[in-house]
Amino acid sequence: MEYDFAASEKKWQEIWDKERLNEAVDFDKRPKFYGLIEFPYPSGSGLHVGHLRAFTSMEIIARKRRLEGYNVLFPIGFDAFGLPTENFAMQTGRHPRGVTDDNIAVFTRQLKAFGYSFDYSRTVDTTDKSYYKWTQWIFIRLFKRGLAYKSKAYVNYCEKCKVILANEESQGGVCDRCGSDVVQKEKDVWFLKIRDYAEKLLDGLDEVDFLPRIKLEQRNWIGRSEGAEVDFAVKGGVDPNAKLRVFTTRADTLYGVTFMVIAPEHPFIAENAAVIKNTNEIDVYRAETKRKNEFERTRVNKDKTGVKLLGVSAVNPLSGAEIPIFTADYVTLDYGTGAVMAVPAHDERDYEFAKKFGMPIIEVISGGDVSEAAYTDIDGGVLINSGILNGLSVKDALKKITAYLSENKIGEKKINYNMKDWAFNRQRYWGEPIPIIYCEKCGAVTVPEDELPLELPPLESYRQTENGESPLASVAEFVNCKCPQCGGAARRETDTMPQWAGSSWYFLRYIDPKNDKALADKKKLEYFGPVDWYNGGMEHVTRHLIYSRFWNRFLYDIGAVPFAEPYAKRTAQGLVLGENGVKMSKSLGNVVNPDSLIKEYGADVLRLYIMFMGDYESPVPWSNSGINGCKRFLDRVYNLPSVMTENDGLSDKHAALTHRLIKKTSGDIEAMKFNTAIAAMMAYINEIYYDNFITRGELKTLLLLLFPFAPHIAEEINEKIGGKIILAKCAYPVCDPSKLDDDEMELPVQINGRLKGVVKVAKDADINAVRSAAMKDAAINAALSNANIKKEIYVPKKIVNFIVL
RNA sequence: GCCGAAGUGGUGGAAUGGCAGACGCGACGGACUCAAAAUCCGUUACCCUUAAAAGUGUGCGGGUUCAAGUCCCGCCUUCGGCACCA
Repeated sequence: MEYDFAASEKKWQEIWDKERLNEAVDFDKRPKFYGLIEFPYPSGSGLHVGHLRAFTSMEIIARKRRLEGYNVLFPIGFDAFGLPTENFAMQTGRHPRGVTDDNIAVFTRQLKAFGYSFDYSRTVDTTDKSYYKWTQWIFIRLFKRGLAYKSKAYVNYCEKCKVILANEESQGGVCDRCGSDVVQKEKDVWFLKIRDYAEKLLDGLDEVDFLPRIKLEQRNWIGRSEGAEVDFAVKGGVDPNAKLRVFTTRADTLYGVTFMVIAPEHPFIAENAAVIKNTNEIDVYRAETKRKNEFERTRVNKDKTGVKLLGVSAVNPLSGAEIPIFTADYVTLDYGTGAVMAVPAHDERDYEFAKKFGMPIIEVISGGDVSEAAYTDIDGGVLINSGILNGLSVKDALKKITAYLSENKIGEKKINYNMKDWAFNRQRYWGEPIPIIYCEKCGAVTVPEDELPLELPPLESYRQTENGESPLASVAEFVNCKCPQCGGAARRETDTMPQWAGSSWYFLRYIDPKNDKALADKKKLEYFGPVDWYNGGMEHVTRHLIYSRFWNRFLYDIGAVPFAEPYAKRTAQGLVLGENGVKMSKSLGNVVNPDSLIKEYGADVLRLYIMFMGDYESPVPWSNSGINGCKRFLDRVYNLPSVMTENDGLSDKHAALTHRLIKKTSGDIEAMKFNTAIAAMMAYINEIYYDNFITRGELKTLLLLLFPFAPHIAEEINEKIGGKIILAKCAYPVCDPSKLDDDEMELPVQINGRLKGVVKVAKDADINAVRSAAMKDAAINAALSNANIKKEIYVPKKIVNFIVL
């Protein structure tokens, strides 16, 4: 009989739902397991097959954990603030609230159709005021701790989206959202001091089980470098005691400094305008720099440009040599001190600059040929021309000079990070209002916590104002308010938070989604937290994943959360590409629609196929024809009852086969090798079909192994064979290691390392038994009988190799 | 430029140093059918062959080992991340 997947899937979804099997229980005695997937942005186009790949993996793990006896928290929610919804609202004249609700409804319907075992009773929506109340609360706490500050700054700006972008949102110099070039614009910017957490974010990586490439990417992004700051006295400056401070990782090369370079924005230039003789020339250069965006400016291999400051110079604190000061755009104000000591002999950039501007090159480390290129190897040479450092290795010189600098108060040890503070405000409507009030007298004051949430007011237009302010700026009732401190007239901040705010703590809210006294109850956080296993995309490693670790560590520091690291384990899936092997996108017309696929094949086939397509962590092209293989497999499983025998245990013939299958499937799921787990089940039923029988016990075991992947059909077959308990309430099969091997096995036989045949021997046969078995094989006998066996290499259960002359 | 991952049949991909190509797709042959679809059975790396038996094969060149897709050295290519970070 044909399997009616549509009816069956609906039926079982209703049964699981009614029995509330997917809901996590607070403070339950079973061990807890918190499995998390990245909650989706509910876009108008519905689920993408990329979502399916990301969700199905954790779905399989969550279902397996329930069978294993865990109290599983596997929640779902929606990260719903953001530009696409706002743009859609603008185009259609609808309110983003309604658009968001519609999209969430579509997503929910699709997710349920796939039979995902999410705990829908804990669904969160970042745009719900009962949720963003706490997002605002966290901002206020950050502000009160001095971790949120406002300043004028040059920031990444997308002219198309008309919005500030964080560094994490403008990687490669293009806008994350629309792909257009990012420009530098001076704006009022709210920053979160994520840089203050750089060290904690690095240290935390040692405690967690993240994929190595994830840790590596985060470490690179944070970009820690150890070095020293060194003061250079200034000659001819306005202030005779003024010093220019540089950051360097190579203080050992101090004697090789032949000039200094400061960033074009460095305040030193303005402070000394009165004594610098070529201010005009410098102003022109600075104006040019400003026009360039960050990407152009910092592009490697770009020709070095710069201008020498006439009338001032610096003094090498060690050698006393007087050296010129340049300004050049290869030095930026936002890293280190915005000033660099140039050592052309041992730094490629300085070398290039020195060559172009005819500056002297002093070799201070032997081992290279500085007439040809900068010598930058730190393991090679020995210090020369370096006064007190002569004769030392680079490492020893670094140690000695660092100590010397602090003893003589001309410098100190210093650690720098590439990671910039997080630009946190957006001139947009559809985001959390920043709960800050500006008072003439009191300055920036936070909205009182008992007035939260600070709600988004209804709006007639979602367009920004003429001068690029947030749409909220045009709502007088919202803007004008009283200062909570002095009661005087004041105005509200009109910018909203970035898309990443709500997602930075949502995993905490799932634990206690309806709490109106706290972001989540401490006892519940202790019970369920931290997340045991978090799966998501590599694209979030230097965005969401670092932001949320930062917020969690902050909340830990203020005592709101009882664990420092939010995620014990993090894995990542590969992209799903279009059939043509390139990224799926609407414009390329290679997007796969889950709705039509589920109608044609049903949820189980799709769930299975999406996991079978290829290695989970690698990108894989979609293929419609490949789906049939999974459909055939499930059809074959569905027909197994026709060859079932009434034996509740395992047959002698299939015992080892079945235990091997349990081990393989279970282990592969834990290692996220879903493709081989499925392949093993396919191979198993191929054997079963060959033997043309399966016992009830064997079939039941197979169904339980299949259940996390294809739960509906597994339940249906279990019912068909008279299973009295639904699979969702059964226990996961356990492998008995003593039953993994058959008594006899096929042993490959090599002669001189070449395969000559396969012989059947007892699994614990000794070499004599193996040799005599091998001699019975005609081909092997022919090769061995007249030869002189020099050596026998026998690895039991693996291989035997006869070395002959 | 630096860091990381990966290169295996027509194709997606399997292989704790131990039978390379599991499992699937596709293709080919057969059964069933008036026919087709579906299903079932078989074949399917290359080369030489009627066949058997050899031989060659995991990006390229070396090496270690009884045995290398896997380990080591040197290259090439692709993908991902970072990038004038001082």
